[in-house]
Amino acid sequence: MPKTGMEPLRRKALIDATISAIGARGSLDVTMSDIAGRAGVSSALAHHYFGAKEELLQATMRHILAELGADARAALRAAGADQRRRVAAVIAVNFSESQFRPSTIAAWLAFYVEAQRSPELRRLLRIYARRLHSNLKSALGGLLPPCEAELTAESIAALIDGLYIRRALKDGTPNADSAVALVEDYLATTLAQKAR
Amino acid sequence: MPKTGMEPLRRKALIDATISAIGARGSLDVTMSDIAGRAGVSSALAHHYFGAKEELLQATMRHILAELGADARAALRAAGADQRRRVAAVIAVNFSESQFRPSTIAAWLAFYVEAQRSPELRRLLRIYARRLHSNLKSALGGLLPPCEAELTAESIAALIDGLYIRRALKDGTPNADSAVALVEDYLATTLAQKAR
DNA sequence: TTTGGTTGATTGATCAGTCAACTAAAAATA
DNA sequence: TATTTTTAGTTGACTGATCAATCAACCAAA
Repeated sequence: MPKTGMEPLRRKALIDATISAIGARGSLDVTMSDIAGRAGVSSALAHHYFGAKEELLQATMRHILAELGADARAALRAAGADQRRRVAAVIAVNFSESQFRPSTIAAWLAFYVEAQRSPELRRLLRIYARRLHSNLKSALGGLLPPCEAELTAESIAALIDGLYIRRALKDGTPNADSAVALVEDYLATTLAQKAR
Repeated sequence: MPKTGMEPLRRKALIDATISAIGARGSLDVTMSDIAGRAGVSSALAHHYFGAKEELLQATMRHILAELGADARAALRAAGADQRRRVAAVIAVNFSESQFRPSTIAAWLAFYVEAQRSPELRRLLRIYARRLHSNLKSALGGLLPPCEAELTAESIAALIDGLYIRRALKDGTPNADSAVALVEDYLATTLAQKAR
């Protein structure tokens, strides 16, 4: 274990441990000791690097958001210029292997609740919501008239959030394929009915 | 204040106070003292009537579920035999004045999170999910082929949950009308496209 | 010998749950 | 009717456990 430049390693390990702890408990009601223990360090060290628990939680949310953003950009790049494929890419990213796993789903849900109390978390979640909406609307813009694109983007976003929350209620490994299929079916129906 | 038969009054007051406290905090992280204070009694009395905090929370969830169930039955009765109107009724109930208010929305969200830890709360939420699904599928059965009815029922249920979670993120009074309009638009599109 | 990394021990606050005691209404008894 | 007894309702004070946050000290590399 190198003694130099431990800070980024520890921060990353603590953030991963936070997601893992939230996943295990199913809520943000996790202790600093639990998190630190999962990262293999003492709780004092977690405080040393993050100051307060609240900041660690915010950093964790930021990390999840950043990963989702990076995945989305990569997927959009891979989808090219075809608008229909771009919509599919935006949808698929939210149910990809790296996002749609139990601990991440639990974290999303828990952060939604915590956002009621923490303005900073609410701000972060709003950024996510705006980005998702903007990605969807921009891709749908080429397929539907503006007003329909707006409504459809909102519907897809609500569907995604709804599938997350419902999946959290089920046991076992979440089935991403059926979730994607459901959203895709909605999209296909809407396009068939409303496409210009 | 009568000394006789206080128990049902106190239980009701404490359950109402629990919803109010959850609404104010935005999560289940409320103290027995806070709840009891809102009900105008001491925390010891809350323990006297409910034993443990967990039981009070369960009773509160049961109360919300019972109210929603009663509203749904009434709405279905009022809708009569017309299947299309029955679907609309099931949707509308979830966004009715008595259900779609900030404190109730916060409570739903918080209970979803807590359900990860509490088997009893998970059981209750599953009952709600099954009932909603069953109501939707039964009403849709007359309008769509069985397979489509199943998928559409799941989509509408996910849409409703998604709209709840998204509304929790916004400030101010939730706008039920636009939420209903969004679900109704989805339904109209689906029926137009897939109706037998 | 400085500096970054690390921890055990401690503190102070919070909170669920308990308990003994008090009140007043109702029921039983004289 | 008048008195005692029981019972339901209620609380303030307390306990024990938990946990975020702090701090003085320690270690090892540079």
